[in-house]
Amino acid sequence: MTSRRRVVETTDRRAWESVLTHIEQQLLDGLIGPGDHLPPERSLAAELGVGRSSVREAVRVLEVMGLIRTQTGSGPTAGAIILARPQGGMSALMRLQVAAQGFAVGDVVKTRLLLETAIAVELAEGSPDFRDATILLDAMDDDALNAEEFLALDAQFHVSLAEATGNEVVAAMMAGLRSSIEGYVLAGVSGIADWAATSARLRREHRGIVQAIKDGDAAAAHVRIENHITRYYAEANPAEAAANDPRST
Amino acid sequence: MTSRRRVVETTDRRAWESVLTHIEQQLLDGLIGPGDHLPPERSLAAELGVGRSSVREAVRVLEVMGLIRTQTGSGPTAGAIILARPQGGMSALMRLQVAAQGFAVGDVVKTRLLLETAIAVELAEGSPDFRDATILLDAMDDDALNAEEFLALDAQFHVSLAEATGNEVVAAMMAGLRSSIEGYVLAGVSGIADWAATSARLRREHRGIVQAIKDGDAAAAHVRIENHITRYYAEANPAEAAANDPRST
DNA sequence: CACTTCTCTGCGGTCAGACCACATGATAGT
DNA sequence: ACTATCATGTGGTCTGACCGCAGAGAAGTG
Repeated sequence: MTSRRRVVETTDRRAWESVLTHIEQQLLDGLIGPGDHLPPERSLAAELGVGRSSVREAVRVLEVMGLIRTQTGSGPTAGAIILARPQGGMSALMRLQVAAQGFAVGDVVKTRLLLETAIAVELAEGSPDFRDATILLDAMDDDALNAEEFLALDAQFHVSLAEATGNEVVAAMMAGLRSSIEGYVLAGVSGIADWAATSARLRREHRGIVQAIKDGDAAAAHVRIENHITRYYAEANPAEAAANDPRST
Repeated sequence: MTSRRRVVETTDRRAWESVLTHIEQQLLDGLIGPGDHLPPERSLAAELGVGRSSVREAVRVLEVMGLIRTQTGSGPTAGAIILARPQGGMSALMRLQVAAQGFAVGDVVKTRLLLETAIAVELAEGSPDFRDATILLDAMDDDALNAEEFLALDAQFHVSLAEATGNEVVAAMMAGLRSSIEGYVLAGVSGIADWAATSARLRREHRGIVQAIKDGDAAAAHVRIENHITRYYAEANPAEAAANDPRST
């Protein structure tokens, strides 16, 4: 019986890889796309001549990568559906990489700085849509917010800047970078002596950044972003900021 | 009941999620780290009270994310080992996102441009190590190379620039961005009339970029990177370059 | 006829058990 | 002492089974 032969040597030594490759190819060929359902796991297994468990491993990868959403039950919303917008994949990847010490927190912060200043410069050269950012800035003016809530809005603000570029890749990266150091940011708050003063300063700086971009002053936007971020991290974590790169490379 | 409650709401509704969370927590707690082995799947399953298949789904995710390497057999090199350096995760993520049309190719190219110019500027402000880049540039001077080989070296060159920053996150992102559009780049070559002339120009531009960085001329480096990339994409894919942003947003 | 309730069915989620292939290390044979 | 063989542990995979869920359709009810 065992007709377990790979007719095509696609380097897919493992069954789940062939499933992943197959789905990727179907996507590239346009046979399936955002909004479509993946075939049921049992069908896919039968079709590809692999076990259902192998199919599940591939599906699981796609889910964590943020490509699909799975749901139990029946009906049009059930099953594995290809998502139209990326979500979570980058965050999950970066969070795990940071956890496994593959990415140093310092490098993540530096990358964020690099990306965000570039974003600010690009925005300053256009006429971006700041509606979301403005809403977030107004929300951050609420004095009833605690540090955690404030920082959540803060994170959204910075991501909204990335989104204002209209570039989903940049937005996803910013979201991923931010979420991967979320724990460190929150932990750093407790080390800040005068949170009220700090948050007030952050609010001012946010407005300043937006203003510089609106004015089309790329240089000012760049500098303000840089100061905004480096200043905060220095304040929230003086030790690491001084030690520069504490990686064990 | 050895459930680790973290500040984050874990909500692990599914078994494989709890496995992933458990491993992530062990990493964060420093109980395991780069170079260490994950427990055997069977042990992990027993320890966490889940089926081996659920453990495998989590392990598979970690593998595709580039956190671990698995190997069959026995001995010290067998099993699942936590990798010291990130590899592949970002590439896999971006390649799949592009395939699923979550990321538009145009956005990827723009992001690459954004990142790489920022990298060039940062490099120009320091005294980076260009040994790898130089080796690659010399290798590209070989006239016996075909387009595919040349572009492979080209890709490595650009990634080596990112690596020269000493920032692994940036390097991983560049590698991911690059690999996600690899297919498009290769496909574009066939549309280039005079490849010899184009490759000669690319070589010149590469040298020019490195020179600008060595001279500490950030502005020139920025401009040269921008021209280098936009010019090539315009040449390799006139249609899409003209259509600007073909996203389905 | 309109409405409610129940059952059927398909699908993801999970588990248990069984093999296979493989690489190592111990063991037996020369 | 050297070599061939086997035992062991590990990932990789398949099969078959069962659960819970949610929609769809049938059955019952007013």
